[in-house]
Amino acid sequence: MNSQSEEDYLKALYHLQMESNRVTTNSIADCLKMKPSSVTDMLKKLAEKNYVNYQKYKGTSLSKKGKLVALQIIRKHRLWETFLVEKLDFGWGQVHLIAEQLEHIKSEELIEKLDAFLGNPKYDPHGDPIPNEKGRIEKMNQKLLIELKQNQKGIITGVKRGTASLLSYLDKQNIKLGDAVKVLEIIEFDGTFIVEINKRKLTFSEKICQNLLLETYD
Amino acid sequence: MNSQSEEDYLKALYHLQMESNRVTTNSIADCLKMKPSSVTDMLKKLAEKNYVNYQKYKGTSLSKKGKLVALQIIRKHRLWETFLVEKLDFGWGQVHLIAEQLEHIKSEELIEKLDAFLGNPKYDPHGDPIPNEKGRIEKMNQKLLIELKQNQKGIITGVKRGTASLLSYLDKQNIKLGDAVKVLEIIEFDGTFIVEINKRKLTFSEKICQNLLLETYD
DNA sequence: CGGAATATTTAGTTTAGTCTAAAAGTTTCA
DNA sequence: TGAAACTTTTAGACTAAACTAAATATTCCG
Repeated sequence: MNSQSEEDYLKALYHLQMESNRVTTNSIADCLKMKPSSVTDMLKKLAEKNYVNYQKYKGTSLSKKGKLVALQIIRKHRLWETFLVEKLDFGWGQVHLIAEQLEHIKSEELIEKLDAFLGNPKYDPHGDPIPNEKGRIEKMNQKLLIELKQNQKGIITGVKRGTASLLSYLDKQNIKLGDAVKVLEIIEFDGTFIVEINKRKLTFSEKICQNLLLETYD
Repeated sequence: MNSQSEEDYLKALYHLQMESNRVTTNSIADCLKMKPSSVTDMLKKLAEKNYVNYQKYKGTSLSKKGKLVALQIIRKHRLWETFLVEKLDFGWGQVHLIAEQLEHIKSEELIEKLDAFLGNPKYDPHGDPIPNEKGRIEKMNQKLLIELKQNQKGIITGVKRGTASLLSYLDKQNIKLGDAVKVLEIIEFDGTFIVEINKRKLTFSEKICQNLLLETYD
């Protein structure tokens, strides 16, 4: 069993690895708001446990084992965020700190049941994909609504970062993640989209279309 | 903000105080599976923070402040247990360890939203009352079904400790906590009860009646 | 190239929460 | 009442995970 602190390091490593190919001690320290010397200590410990490949002064990368643990934490984080937004009616911006706590709860069964309760969502409310139990992230085919053409279809998966208010707007319109969307018509003059969702005809401004994420299958 | 460990001590203190009027260092150590010397250390710290009244060799009691914190932990514990059983379909026996982790999550808003999501339950699945935000426990009028007379009514609040299988039986019958029960008839010969729940007529054996908890208002 | 700036590690300290062993206090009962 | 048994506290040690300050490696650039 890993400590909360170890889990935080592995998760940070995963995210940093996505962004740049060399992950430095300093970048980890920044990300976790710790001093580089503390990071060095922990990296040695994680290397000892075979979670990371660590070479003095050269940088660090996750081992296969470490990556799997990181993805499982991320899975938990994103499922809990989905729960908070979808079921408890939290706003997009409020859930991160709470999910950072919930992601460390230890129980395989809990997370599988939560997943089922939420209907096995593939994306969290920010549109980030939710890894499966084995750490696999389904390759996503995610687009902004504005990229779709007339008659194309998609499933709402989230909104772009920083657009919390769009989520609450959708909520007010009774539109949820997972709802199917079909583009009926695009008004050339102002870029307005006329779409069908749940058999209802709705009008979305260009700005909305620039921020609404869909999964498409073409 | 209190540490997880402090919260565990306060909660243990509360439960022990319910059972006997002098709470000793050893009883706390037993309850938390720690050594008495560790308990002494923590009691000094909690006394320093005015959570407990501690007198060397004489025993310990919760202060008003400490009791409030303890009740808030218990509130969280019981709400999470209710969530796990009612929404995630866990069995009665599986939820305690998970709730012990969840009870330490820090967020007032989370717990208020969870409470609302669960429909502001008054009792957890074991029939234990759930304190409100201010730590008040509503005085309960709880009885076993077998204690009721013909035509009396009650609301299902839980089952007696150690009868996990009854909960799953109820579940299979589509009977939930909060459902209203009316005693239609009691068969003298074998103690069977005929009751009405959700407009359905059902037959409960004597054994079921001995283990089913109801809130009554008479 | 070589020194300055930057990055990283080492060494030693701190804190919270546990432990063991020993000392001190309290209770019991012959 | 007083010695044995039990309870509780004290004293000192340990661990995980942080820190600071100093030492060492690496990188950058004139």
